[in-house]
Amino acid sequence: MAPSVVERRAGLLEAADRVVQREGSAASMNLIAAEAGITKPILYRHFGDKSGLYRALAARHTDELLVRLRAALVTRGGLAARTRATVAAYLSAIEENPQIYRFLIQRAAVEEPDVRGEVEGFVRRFGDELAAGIRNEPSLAGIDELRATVWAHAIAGMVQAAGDWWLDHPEVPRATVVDELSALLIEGFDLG
Amino acid sequence: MAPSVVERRAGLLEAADRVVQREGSAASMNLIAAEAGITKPILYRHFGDKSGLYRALAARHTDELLVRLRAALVTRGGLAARTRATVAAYLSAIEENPQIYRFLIQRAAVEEPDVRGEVEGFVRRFGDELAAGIRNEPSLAGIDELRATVWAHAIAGMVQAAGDWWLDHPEVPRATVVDELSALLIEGFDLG
DNA sequence: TCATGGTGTTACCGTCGGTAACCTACTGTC
DNA sequence: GACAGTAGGTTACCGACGGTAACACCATGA
Repeated sequence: MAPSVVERRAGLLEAADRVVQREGSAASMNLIAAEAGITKPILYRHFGDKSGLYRALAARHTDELLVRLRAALVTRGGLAARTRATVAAYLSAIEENPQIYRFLIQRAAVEEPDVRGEVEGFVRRFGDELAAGIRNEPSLAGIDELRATVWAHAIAGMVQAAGDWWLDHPEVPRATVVDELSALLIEGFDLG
Repeated sequence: MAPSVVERRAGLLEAADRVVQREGSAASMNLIAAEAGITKPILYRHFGDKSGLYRALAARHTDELLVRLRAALVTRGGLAARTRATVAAYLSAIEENPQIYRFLIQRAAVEEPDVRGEVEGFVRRFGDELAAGIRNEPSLAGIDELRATVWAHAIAGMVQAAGDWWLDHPEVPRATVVDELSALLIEGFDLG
């Protein structure tokens, strides 16, 4: 039986995924088409242009990561537990698949200026999600709206950068990074 | 009198700078060469390849920014004052020239995998500088080495991401962002 | 006068993203 | 059963890119 258009699309995205993981930023439309066993124009019929394909690919992984982060954000056990769980969820995700993670970061940065704003980058969406989490945080009830927003994007960038550094220092245990980041977030650095 | 090779190089970099500021990521070798009043092969003789030119260009601005950050890191008046000064220095720099700042971020992300490690990205260098600042911080004397490193890269990413968000929300005063980031860094978010 | 070396150019290569034109089946209809 | 229409596919091309080889100019110094 012939696959539906949505199944087809999913298959193409999986092929693109394999190429991105294998080739990194050298993943070209030709390579992806070959991996899927077809030729270029079909890709363009499905995704419009390269940016469209990359967006669809990024949305997949971003959505999946956001699901995990949302779950961590409502962990029981108080603010400290939720903080640790969220940081740990992020680090686990990038540890499982660094290549995809690098792809997401790169896509966010390389997007054309005129598309900026329409399509939100990866870290920005992470920040939005955190902002919602902070506003819903019981122990932070009544927090200033702007403060929550700035903090959220700050924390998103902080976890991302620390995670990026950590990927290049695998000798450091994940738990240590989680500990240090959580401590900084919760207590600040004025206490040592 | 004929310009020396280093003067020549500087002139080429200035031309490249203008093109990057004007064209953003569409700055091609042909455009840059035209802006400098010469043709492509000369650029290649001076910088090897496009990545080399971009690296030279990035190093220029990164170095300049690091000078300002280093100065802020030794501001008198205690830890809080130094924190505010450093954050403010970063935000001022990206506000003065968002196009160049975006170029630096993008370069860091898009660098080929096999070059990673050899050439440090922009945020990573910022993190290294912060790490040194934290280790030299009197009020944090005796801080654990690993903790200082993780915190430094975390703070670098935090300021970068918040700054990036701020560039898209110019209605928020810089002082507000500085306040919120400094508060989060110094006291953490457990106090409101 | 002639070799030499730096500075510059033109003209090309392979590859990329993207598209127009065509080709090939399968469908329903008279 | 011949035939139009259409979904799904391919080949062959376009302009632009990064990068390079080959050649031209022009000062110098023996």
